[in-house]
Amino acid sequence: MHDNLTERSKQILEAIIEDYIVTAEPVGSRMVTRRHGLNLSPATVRNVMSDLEEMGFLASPHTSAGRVPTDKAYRLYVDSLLGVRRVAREEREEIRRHCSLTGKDIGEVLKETSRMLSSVSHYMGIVAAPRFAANVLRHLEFVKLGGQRILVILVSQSGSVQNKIIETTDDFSNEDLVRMSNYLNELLAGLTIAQVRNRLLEEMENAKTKYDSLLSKALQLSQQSLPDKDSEVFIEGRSNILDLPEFADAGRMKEIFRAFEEKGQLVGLLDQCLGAQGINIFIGAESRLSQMAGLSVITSTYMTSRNTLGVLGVIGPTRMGYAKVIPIVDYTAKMVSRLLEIE
Amino acid sequence: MHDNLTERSKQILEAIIEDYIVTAEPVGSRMVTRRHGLNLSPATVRNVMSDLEEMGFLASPHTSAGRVPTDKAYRLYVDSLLGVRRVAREEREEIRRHCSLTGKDIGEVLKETSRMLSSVSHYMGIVAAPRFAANVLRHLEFVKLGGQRILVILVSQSGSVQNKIIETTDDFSNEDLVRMSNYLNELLAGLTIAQVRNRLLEEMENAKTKYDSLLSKALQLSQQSLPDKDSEVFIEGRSNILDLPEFADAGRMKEIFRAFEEKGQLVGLLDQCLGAQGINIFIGAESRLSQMAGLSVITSTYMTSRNTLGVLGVIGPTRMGYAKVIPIVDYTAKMVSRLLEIE
DNA sequence: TATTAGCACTCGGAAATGATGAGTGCTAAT
DNA sequence: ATTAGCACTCATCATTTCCGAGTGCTAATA
Repeated sequence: MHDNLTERSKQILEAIIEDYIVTAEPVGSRMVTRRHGLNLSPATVRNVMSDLEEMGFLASPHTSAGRVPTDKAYRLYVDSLLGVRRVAREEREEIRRHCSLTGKDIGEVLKETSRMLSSVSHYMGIVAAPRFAANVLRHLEFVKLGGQRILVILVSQSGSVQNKIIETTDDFSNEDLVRMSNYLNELLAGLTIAQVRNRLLEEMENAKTKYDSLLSKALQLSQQSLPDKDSEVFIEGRSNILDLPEFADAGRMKEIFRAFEEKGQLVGLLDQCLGAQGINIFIGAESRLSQMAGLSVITSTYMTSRNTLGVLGVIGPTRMGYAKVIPIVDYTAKMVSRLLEIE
Repeated sequence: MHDNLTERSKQILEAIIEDYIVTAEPVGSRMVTRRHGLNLSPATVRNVMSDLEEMGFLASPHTSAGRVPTDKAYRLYVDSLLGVRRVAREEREEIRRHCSLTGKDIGEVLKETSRMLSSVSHYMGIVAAPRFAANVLRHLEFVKLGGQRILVILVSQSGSVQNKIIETTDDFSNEDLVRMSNYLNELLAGLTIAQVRNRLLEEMENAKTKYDSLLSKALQLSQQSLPDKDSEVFIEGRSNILDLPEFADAGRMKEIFRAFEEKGQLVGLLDQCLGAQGINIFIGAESRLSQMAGLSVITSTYMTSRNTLGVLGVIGPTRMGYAKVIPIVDYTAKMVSRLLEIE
């Protein structure tokens, strides 16, 4: 099907897409001939456009407006029409500038990254924190809060931290807690959180037979402490999309905001991206989420040499500046990876 | 000035305000007579309304629309017209239902509370986390991350946790770190973070003379670890205000969202509320923030017996259902206080 | 055969027009 | 002090008109 496209029709399609990306208005045959150096008359272009519509690359909002690229057209555009471009110097600098760890916890770094993505792309930045369960446990700590409440602190290899308050029936002394955490740190060293889960179950079997009550309690405690929610998503720069003409009307705006209020929906989408390493692009309806109509997502995974960690990217309208944004996302993912690598 | 208000004009003003709160439309003399059991003709009401406008309680959007309450009117309304009402049973239950600590860290509890506030009030919920600096330090811990990076974990009395990654030039062993944190926990026990700051400076003087290099380094390290950003604000339920007719037009909507994207602005406002314990109400322009035009904030402080901790509340349009929301905020603050008290 | 010029037609959007009705202020009567 | 009556104002909505950008088709052209 694609093969049917002559060189000329590709050029025209590309011109239309790029025009539409900047104007957000349906583009007519006239504009195509004028703004791009094609030596063709509007009439010819019209014929070609008519063919392109037939093939499903263009759509007309109504009889006498220009034409608008479909999702299929954008797909073709990013897949084959779009040349690889480098990140502009200034953008590269802005990205670099935002990449510094010191004095912030991981959460802040990621949020900051999300904000940075939104500011250089002018769309929304999105960063999904490392999946905690897939991470290697580095450290575990109990802090007595008073009453029967204990604060558990879990630190993963990558430096992210999860806290959890658990209530116990027993009254542990500070020394008990230190001994317990020492024991557990020993026991669980080097395992991923997921593995920890299994290991604990095994050990609880053993402990039962050994009648060592403190240890057995320690095991129970730590079992409770395993985090259940383990994905955190930072979406920043929502207000950027408020300026886009396609969301100018209040109704559309509401939908979008409501959609992103519940981040849960997005997590599924991002999980898919985690699987496929590297750049990943969802255009409009391609993601099965109805709320994403009219929106595209460009993501890339960030990781250490050890294992994949998380996903970051940009959400914008389908007519987003792919040529500019793709390199940005790519470069940012690399920077963040490097940032977390040094350890 | 207020004294000039006869009983009747108060009744009429109250009627207008309450009408406007539900309809969001300018209310005319006609409506006032019809919907409320006043035995007066529209003409009479018109005269009264004219007086009220003179006094600054009402404003007319244009010549022949009804009239709209001013900020001053709302102020009078909440101060003296509004009777104290209890929280409805179902609301009380909904609030209770959301109040449970187990298995969540403090941050989650507060975010959840914010969400709950938004859902029972139908406006935006806002919760400011305890000011970390004013909190008593309970526990401090260093975790070695590899390279020269160290993760510092600070736990406050109230159970909130702050993490920070710091880089050092020295290479500490795990034992070093344990010894250092033991020493510091001893030294800083029972101090507020603010006090810790001072104490550290003093000790660094002493340590210098004693030439104990490890301790001196410990002090330096912990000095770096003191959190700088220490206020976190959770705003939930943004999409609730999308339904309000006064924000129906896209322009207004943009403003609001942009305003709340940067939470920094709000922090100042909430700090003021921290000072005055108990319920606090800002109506429209009363808060000096221009972005707050058309918005009111109802807050209350939550606290333990020890000291004030934070602020929570609801942001809505100036024509918000004060009679309903004020008790909700009040009750929630009390519940959260109790929740954190048990320790 | 591929391209182009010409022309009739379509349709959204902006501006102009007019009717409707809720609301006001004023005056005179109660 | 209150009210009925009346002329007047102005936002809102529906209707109309006009304009222009754009299309599809056909016939002429290279």
